[in-house]
Amino acid sequence: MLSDVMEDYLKGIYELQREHEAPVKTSLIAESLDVTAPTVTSMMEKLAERGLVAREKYKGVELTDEGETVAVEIIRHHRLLEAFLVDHLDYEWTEVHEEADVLEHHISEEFEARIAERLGDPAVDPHGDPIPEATLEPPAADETRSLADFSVGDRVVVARVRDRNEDELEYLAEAGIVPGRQLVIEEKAPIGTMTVSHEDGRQTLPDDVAATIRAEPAETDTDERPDNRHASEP
Amino acid sequence: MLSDVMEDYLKGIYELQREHEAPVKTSLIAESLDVTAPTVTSMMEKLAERGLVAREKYKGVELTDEGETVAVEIIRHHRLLEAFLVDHLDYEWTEVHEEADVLEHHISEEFEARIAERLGDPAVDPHGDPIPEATLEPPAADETRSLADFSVGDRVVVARVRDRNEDELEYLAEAGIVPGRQLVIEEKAPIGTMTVSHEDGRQTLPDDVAATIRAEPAETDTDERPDNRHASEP
DNA sequence: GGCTAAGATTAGACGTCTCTAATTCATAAG
DNA sequence: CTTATGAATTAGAGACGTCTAATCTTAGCC
Repeated sequence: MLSDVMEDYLKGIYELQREHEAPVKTSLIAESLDVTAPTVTSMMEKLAERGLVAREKYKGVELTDEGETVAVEIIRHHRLLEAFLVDHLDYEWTEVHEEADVLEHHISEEFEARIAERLGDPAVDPHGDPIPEATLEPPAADETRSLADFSVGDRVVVARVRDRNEDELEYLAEAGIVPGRQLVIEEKAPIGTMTVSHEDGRQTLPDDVAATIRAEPAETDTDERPDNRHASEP
Repeated sequence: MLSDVMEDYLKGIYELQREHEAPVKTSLIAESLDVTAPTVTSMMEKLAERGLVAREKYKGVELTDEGETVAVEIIRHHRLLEAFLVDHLDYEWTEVHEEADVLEHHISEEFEARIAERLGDPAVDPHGDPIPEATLEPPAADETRSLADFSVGDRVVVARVRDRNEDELEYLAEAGIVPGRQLVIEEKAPIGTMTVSHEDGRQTLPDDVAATIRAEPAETDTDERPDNRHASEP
């Protein structure tokens, strides 16, 4: 049996592996889980002993297949819970992270199966993050790009809003920056902000917030706002 | 902040206080939580330090008002969860104890409030156990009596089925012994069993199982089975 | 090729919850 | 009123997850 804490480490390493290359370094894990480096080292020893991570001293760790499966399961729990809280218990999508962070470690397989069924096996959670399949196969690599990686004039569709700060999420929701929304990149300022617009207005975002928003190029001709003067595609 | 374990002790002591008189003894707690006596002693020291129990060495403990409030809150969580699992996630009433035992420690006030609202603030859970109010005032003393305390010929209505063993519960459910069911006490055998009947048949129960079933005298004239030959009341 | 700064690990400690073994206490029986 | 018995407590230990302080390794710079 794994403790909640171990599950949190595995989940954290999984997310870090998706953002950084191969061996995930101690310091990264420490920062992301808000613990000190020695704490991480000793936990990595335990996880390595259990075959959940492959570890090379002073280099970092990488999830084994088994460790990855655990991480994916926890993430499935988390995202199904978020969807359930929003769809069936009237939570706002901005306030579900905390509850899901706790419950993800404590629901049974049974509970997971029943909420998945009740939700109709959704593919994404309320933030636009993909929900792993029940088979726990690691989902395909993320095809989206951070908002910060697009250029002025690009027209994009918001895919995922990965900010985890409740106040910031509320502000973004208020400003209409939600999954599915079509945006145009209006400006990238050298003072650490960028400005985007949609049919109901424009919004200036600090770079760190913009980095949490992932989007895809808009492909449809059915523009949200056909007269948009910065459209870069037909 | 209290750990889950502490919450379990408080819940356990609360239940024991309802069944036994005043100071709850170490050995009882140890048995009910399946730990050793020294473990209980050291936990009681901690709970006493925090003002959750009043402790007299070598005598036992009693919940303080604060300790009782915590216990009642956990029990409210437990029973609301059971009701929610049955009503909204298609669980059987026989299989909800385990899931609720875990989740009761991990849901937020918010979650509690939302499932209570969704359920319409029910008064009892699927086993017939009363759900404490949101005010967390300790509920009134149990008015029901154990099935074992009735006499042959008595007609009763099942109020609560407190057995926590899933297989036994399934069997009882199968046999039609569920909250709300009207029963007649048919026989009390000296070999440790008693027999009850209802309109669909009769059932012999071992005394320990019968002791977990709590009932009230049937008061209505609208008999389930008017021709019942053992009826002791009109 | 050697030095140094950044980063990782080891050492040692603490709080939690649990155990077994040893001891102490309360009480019921004589 | 004394003692034996059963219950409770104390003593000491181990696993877990965390910390700070000290030490060691790696990698980059000159």
